[in-house]
Amino acid sequence: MVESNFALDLIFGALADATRRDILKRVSRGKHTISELAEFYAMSLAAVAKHVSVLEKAGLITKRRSGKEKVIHVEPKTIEVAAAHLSEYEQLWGARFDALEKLLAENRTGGG
Amino acid sequence: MVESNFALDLIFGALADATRRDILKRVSRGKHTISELAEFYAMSLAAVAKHVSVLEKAGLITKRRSGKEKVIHVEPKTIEVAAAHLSEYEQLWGARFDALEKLLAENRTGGG
DNA sequence: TTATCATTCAACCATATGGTTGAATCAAAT
DNA sequence: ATTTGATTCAACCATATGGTTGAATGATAA
Repeated sequence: MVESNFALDLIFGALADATRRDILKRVSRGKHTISELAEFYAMSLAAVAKHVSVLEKAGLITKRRSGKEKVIHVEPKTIEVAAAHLSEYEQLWGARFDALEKLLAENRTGGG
Repeated sequence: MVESNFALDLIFGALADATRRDILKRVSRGKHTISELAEFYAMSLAAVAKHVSVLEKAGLITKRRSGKEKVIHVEPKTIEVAAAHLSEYEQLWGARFDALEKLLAENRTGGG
């Protein structure tokens, strides 16, 4: 019946745009205000503010007021939700190529 | 300057729809034809075919002709591209909460 | 209080997206 | 050669998305 999982719609939808991924990258490195962010892009401030709002609705970032400005923070938990979902596909497929699995195997057998 | 990275636009865009995520999940478990997949959803065959086409353009699945049918296969490498991208944000943020990092630390120190 | 800076809101526009139906193609079976 | 089954294509529709501009709001500084 396709459980709607609106959260994932918003998260992946937010990640589907290069400007928003770039904003998320900058914000992952450290806090920024909207107008600081806007300087990097060839579009209006309002357009950047909309992108930030999309990221916020997806739960990928939060805004905190600080004086006149609003400071954008990354919300790493939400990124992990998306990452966890992707690993579901890999688990279903039975791939388990990744380094984590390799290390787990090594740990189990005591190998190095 | 926001490197467009069209591939990621398509991958995350494809994942932003619940029907497509469900198709990807089913296909991750095993091969399916378009009309098999279509039985699960309350929409026309053509609509499902469009969703499959979006997944294909993103490189998340491939179609192979087999007689009259076309069989859909998952393309796990592409899922890993998306997963790797997500882990970039986490690395930028400096989080490294995950089990992989823990194990790496244990391996480095020889702990168990 | 007024001016200023940062952000948001509203209206608008063009294009993309997700769905429909009906016709067209492609491969196999009769 | 014709029929049947599976998929694709084309035209169409409604709504969402990504951008614009100009006005409104919020918070500080003068």
